Amino acid sequence: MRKTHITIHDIARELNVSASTVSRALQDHPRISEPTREAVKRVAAKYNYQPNVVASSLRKGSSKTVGVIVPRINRNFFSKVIGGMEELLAASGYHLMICQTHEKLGNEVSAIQTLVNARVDAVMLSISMETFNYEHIRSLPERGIRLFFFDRAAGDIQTGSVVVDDRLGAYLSVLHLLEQGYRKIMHIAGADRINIYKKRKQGYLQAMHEAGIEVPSSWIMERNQVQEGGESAFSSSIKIKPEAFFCAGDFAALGVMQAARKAGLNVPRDLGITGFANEPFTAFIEPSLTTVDQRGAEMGSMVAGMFLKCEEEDTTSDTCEQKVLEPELIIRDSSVIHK
Amino acid sequence: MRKTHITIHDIARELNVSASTVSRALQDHPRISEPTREAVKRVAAKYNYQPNVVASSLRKGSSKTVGVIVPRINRNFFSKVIGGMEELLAASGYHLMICQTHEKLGNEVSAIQTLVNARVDAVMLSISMETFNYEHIRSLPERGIRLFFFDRAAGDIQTGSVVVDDRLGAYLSVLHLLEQGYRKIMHIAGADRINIYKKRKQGYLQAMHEAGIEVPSSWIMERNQVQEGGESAFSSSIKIKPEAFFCAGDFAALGVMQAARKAGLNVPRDLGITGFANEPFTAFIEPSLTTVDQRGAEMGSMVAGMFLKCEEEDTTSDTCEQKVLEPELIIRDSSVIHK
DNA sequence: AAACATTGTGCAATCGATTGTACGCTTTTT
DNA sequence: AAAAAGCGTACAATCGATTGCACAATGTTT
Repeated sequence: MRKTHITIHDIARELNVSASTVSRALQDHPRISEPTREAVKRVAAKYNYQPNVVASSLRKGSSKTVGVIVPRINRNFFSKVIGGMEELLAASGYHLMICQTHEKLGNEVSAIQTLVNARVDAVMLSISMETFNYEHIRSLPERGIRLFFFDRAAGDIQTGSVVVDDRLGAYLSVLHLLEQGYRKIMHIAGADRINIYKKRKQGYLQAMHEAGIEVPSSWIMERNQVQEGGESAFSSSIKIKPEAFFCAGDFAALGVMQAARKAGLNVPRDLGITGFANEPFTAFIEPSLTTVDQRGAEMGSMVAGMFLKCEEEDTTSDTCEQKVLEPELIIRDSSVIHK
Repeated sequence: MRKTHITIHDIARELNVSASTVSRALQDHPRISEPTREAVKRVAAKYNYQPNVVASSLRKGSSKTVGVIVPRINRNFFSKVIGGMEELLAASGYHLMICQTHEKLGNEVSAIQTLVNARVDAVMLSISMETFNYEHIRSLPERGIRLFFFDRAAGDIQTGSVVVDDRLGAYLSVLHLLEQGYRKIMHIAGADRINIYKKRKQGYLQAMHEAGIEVPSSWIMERNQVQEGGESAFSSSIKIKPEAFFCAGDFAALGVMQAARKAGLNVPRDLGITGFANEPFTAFIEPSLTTVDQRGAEMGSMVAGMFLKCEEEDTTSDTCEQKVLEPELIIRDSSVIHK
């Protein structure tokens, strides 16, 4: 195994110059003469020379790599965010190293370790649902690695972040249901200790409150945001006879929809449903699902932009802003009563 | 910026030993005495020492990193493959560097360059649809970087690969339609120059042929495998009055389904439909879509396993097998006529 | 014509971890 | 008691690119 890569020394030998001259020539250093520069570039091209970034990272202390940690890459939202980051960063010569936590704290800790070991220039992090201790995260800025949060931030760490206004998204969604004439609107919430779900619940409560509707605690059902969660919530709600459901996630909304149809209800006539996240399937199901888009691609490019600005101005990430994006309500058939 | 990471030299200084002793102690080298080893580990833990893999990669010529190049990570299939790879590789201490081509040859070339620069130990590649020249790919084994294909292989490059038997998947799917009593089965094909689509068409033709059905060329319509492709194919097929569609992709199948329902047809009674890829939405739509699962997670772990075996036995990737996985037909409502 | 500035290149140290070799000390062997 | 073997550690080179500094050769200024 192990055939050899060609190095600046190989080029230097062929041209009878020193390796430093080759290095400078390739960087268009002004003190290298035109003929030398050209000769070096010609030989480099001839052998298809590729600089060893491992070596240059070591020397320069910067790896031109950014680590990204997400719960899972196959969530539409996260892959959109990654796409948005990649677009900007690749254009500036950075690579992405992507790690998944699968919502496990242990994986998050080891992902951070991996990225520290790789001496990434920054870490973009969306914390796992299990993360309530932030020591491993704090170690990043302490080691001079810039840290940015996206979508899910650790509240008490001061650093650049871009999140979506979950409360507003929920508020808009419930407002829309109210405008459609639904009154008895129930909420399938996520775990309350998770910030995003807490915010969505707040938005729901605010909208209901402003509409002058009293929300008994039985209208709020905490469930895993998966299909089964929605189904179970629907069946335990039957005696209350809800008019609509605002679900904290699209999969739970899907579960409600399927259970409701099985129970012979017509969506949206008998039951309005809205979800959250704008998963692709929401556009395809029948009826299509009203949901909230979290603008993943923009989020990704904003975070990337923050990092690039830091890099340019040589500032740390704790001086960066904490941006809040406005989510977009996508109104589809599951919540609109046609006359 | 740039606070300093702690190094083996820092540990060495604190203990008045040499850096080499620290390095060996951390690796449990047998020639280091028990007390020294313990002292070193204690100090390393005290400062939460993290080895600089950049430095050790440079020295060892191996970066413990594997590059993965996929068309796009947000395709369910590819994220499953990546998940499967990650599981095995992470357990053996490897990291993934993920690049997307968005089906563009130019992106593929630069992704390979990036990974070469990063001196990854291997590249796992699923070639883009634009890739018909393989020079950039050949450069990998030439530089001593192991190369593996998954799902989409460049036929004339001899190296380890795992692909799914597309012909068989198509064959099974069409066989199923035939068993359900559909006879006039049309095929919405992908671009013929793409191997996977060609294979799917072959499987279709084989099944039809074996059933003794003559397939006029008008029954095969080449379309982009997106929703609009399916819609357009459906509308241009109306005069032929097809009984079923075997689509080379799930999105095209979705398009057919929506167009058919708009035209007042009942799926599956008036029109049977099957897709390919087992995208998640296929389970949720109404009626649920019969499709072919490509066993992404297994594919990922098989490729990863091949690499790990090479690494262990210190062999090159061109000695590895070319494995073919059997796809699984997932029968759902869109193709089953209930009596 | 002497002093000075400019240009083009090479030398050597550096980044941090790894590893072959050497060396001093202790223990065992003959 | 001398020689051999074993143990524990240090030294120094190495991986490949980068960069401050030195220095020779040439050009410019007074």
